[in-house]
Amino acid sequence: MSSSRSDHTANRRPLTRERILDVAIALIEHDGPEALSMRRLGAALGVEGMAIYHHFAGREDLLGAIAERLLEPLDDLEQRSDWREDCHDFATTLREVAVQRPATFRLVGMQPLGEVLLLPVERLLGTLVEAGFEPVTALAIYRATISYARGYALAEVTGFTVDAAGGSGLERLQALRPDAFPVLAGRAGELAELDPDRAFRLGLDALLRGLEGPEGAAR
Amino acid sequence: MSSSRSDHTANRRPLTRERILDVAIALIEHDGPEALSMRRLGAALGVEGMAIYHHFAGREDLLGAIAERLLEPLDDLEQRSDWREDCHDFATTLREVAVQRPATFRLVGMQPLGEVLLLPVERLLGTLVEAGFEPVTALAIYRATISYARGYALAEVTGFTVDAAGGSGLERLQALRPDAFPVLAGRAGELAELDPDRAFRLGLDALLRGLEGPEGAAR
DNA sequence: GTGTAAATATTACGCCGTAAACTTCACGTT
DNA sequence: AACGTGAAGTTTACGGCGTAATATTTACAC
Repeated sequence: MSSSRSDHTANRRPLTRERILDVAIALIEHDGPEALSMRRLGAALGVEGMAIYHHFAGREDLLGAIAERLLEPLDDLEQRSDWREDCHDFATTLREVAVQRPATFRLVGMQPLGEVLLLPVERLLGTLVEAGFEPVTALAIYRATISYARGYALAEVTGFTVDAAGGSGLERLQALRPDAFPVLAGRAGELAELDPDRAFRLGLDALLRGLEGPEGAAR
Repeated sequence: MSSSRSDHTANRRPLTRERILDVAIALIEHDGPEALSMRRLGAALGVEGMAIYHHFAGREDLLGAIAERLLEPLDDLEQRSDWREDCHDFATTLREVAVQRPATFRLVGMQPLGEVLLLPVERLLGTLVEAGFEPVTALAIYRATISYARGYALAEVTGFTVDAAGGSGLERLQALRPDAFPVLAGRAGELAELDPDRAFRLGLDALLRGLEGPEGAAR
């Protein structure tokens, strides 16, 4: 009897916030964002769903922690010499995170960044203020940068209107009446060749180029 | 007896896709995005939840139709003389829709635009191609515009890290250790004065200014 | 060993989306 | 006027959800 009992006790690594988060992210990426339920996550951990509540206050708390974990790379950004480069790195890293874990980003990508990772925000604002921007202007630039990056990443992980991956999306467009949709339907093939990396950089570069520098040009 | 029976039959306006959508949006704005369930929507319509299935195939279909309804103003955009102005109008209208119905936008704002409103997309692409852009470049410019606008709008309706509305958000920031967060905590008061309208325009103008025009400058 | 606190399991409740079967009603045909 | 028909709404039912409350097990200090 002792051998059968050990099934759900011994030889089972104990639950940890970290392990829960890793398994949760793996589960989401494997089965989709809607597959994350307390019970199914518990099952993936070899445990009953309620056991998770000893490590997280509830589903909301769990989602917040998942977001935190996912966005950790933003904590490791190094300061560069130019504020535009810092904005560029911030935006690019945010999108990379999304592309690497698209299902997870779909699930948690709308949470306010400030409730999840305040430090990277503070650092970027600090860079901008040091570069000579008024704090209020620095905040506006930060918002513009993160809005573009997150908006692009969300669109990418939920599926572009015209998806470079082609597949059913392209066929759906080509099935439209070409007289009503001369570009979307008539040029669908060309459109599908747009590289998502290139498009992201094009918009980001335009945004940063278009932003005016601080008034007192020197430090 | 005929009088009591009439309660759930006569004198009750019949269900319509249109009426369901209007009541759904009102319900969402009044009670929050998580309040939209088939049963509660039915109750708000004076009907059992299952009745809705005679007008929509299911929850997904309903959400799609809500998005369509919400984004209808994008259909009414007039063509302007300059492609930058068209992009500007598109982005601004998208954000206005979000600001006017923030809870609804939170619920449906991540759906791919092309599955909901293809016409405005086609028109904007058409404008850009007419202005001399290659279709592929037109698509990149469209993506950049909508990514920024939607990303900004989503951030706005889910709550900025630093919220101009002040309230608990500002207090939360001021409670941070000012040595660790010199800008976010130390300048929280100044930051809270950033007008969301102004910040949106600042980023949008920068983005459009930074985009290069079509190679052959003339038509 | 035994007591104690933490981790996990069990049970239960109300809400969710929706499939299926049933009832009611409006209306065109005869 | 009677009736068939199809659409609209209701009722019932099922499995899954988040989580509160309670019970059980485990690991460890003494």
